[in-house]
Amino acid sequence: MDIMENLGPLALGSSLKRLSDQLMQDGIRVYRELGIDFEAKWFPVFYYLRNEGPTTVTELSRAIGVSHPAIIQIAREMISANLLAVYRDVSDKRKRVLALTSYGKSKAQELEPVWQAIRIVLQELLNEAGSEILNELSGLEKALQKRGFHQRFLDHSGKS
Amino acid sequence: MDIMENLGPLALGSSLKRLSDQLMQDGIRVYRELGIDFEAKWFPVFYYLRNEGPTTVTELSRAIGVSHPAIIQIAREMISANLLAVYRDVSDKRKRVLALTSYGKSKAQELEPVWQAIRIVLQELLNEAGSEILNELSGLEKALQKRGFHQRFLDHSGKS
DNA sequence: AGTTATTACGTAATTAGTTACATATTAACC
DNA sequence: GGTTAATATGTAACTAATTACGTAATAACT
Repeated sequence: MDIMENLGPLALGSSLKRLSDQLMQDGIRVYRELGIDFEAKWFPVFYYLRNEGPTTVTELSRAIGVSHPAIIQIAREMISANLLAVYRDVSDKRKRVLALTSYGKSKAQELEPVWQAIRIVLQELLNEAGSEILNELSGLEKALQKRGFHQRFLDHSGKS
Repeated sequence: MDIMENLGPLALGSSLKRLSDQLMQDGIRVYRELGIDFEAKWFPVFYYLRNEGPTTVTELSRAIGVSHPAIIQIAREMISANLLAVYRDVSDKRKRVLALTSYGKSKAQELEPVWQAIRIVLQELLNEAGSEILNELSGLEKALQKRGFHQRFLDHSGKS
């Protein structure tokens, strides 16, 4: 009977936000309770660098889909935690390249089994709720890319 | 080939966040371009009050799923915009009841067709991407409610 | 009725991001 | 080669939320 549960499509935004916030909290809790000195929000940067090697700020920003000041801030924290080092690109002095330190690489090994457990839990949740969710979410992103919300809105509100 | 697209289940969080941020931006843009003096983030409070009538801070917080300081802040803005009025509950002086002003109610009438257009666009997007998304997302929330992420994680990482 | 616990609200500090703007370097073009 | 445009980074101010904490009012218990 809760009115907020009967929003239909209008509930999409809230629903996405609640779930995403929830998962982030869960991530934070996992690292905290395992006593691992790692912040959930570092994950995308860390994971990308581990898999792709040294990368510039802008390239990380583009790949991960957050603003470059966000990357700078996360990088600053990870540098304090000794996970990351920075150097200037020799051939283009504008660029600052971020790379895992050797300590960062060992941290990656420590984290791998945790990620694996998280993967399994998420997969279990996805199976329980409908295993097509990932595909459908990515379909949603693609649909938005093909014709953005704004364009669709105009098409529908414009007098035919 | 983008590494961030091949995270599998680990992509769930990022994917949810990107989409939710995107939709919020789209909402903001719609109101702005239509020249309507209304903020997208007011929607849940506004919509709830319009449908359910006067409601206390805590009840709104619970219904919408956001902290009570967030409600207070949003309410403050909506009061400045003349959409909301507050009064103390007579039988329980701790409670502050929020209610739409008559201007707020007329604003609701102005907004209804906009919401209708948004509903249609979202429904179209959902159909394009897999019309079960809403059900599956709510299934995901239910699954998490039934047995939280943390409990599931322990079950999987605990030595059998 | 008096003590204790709970609930409701408010404020302050913090968090995690954003946009807007400034500067340095490089690329493009004539 | 000099001027103009574009790119990469950095900083500042802002935004929208959170958690932590404090106080007033009510409820529960004896």
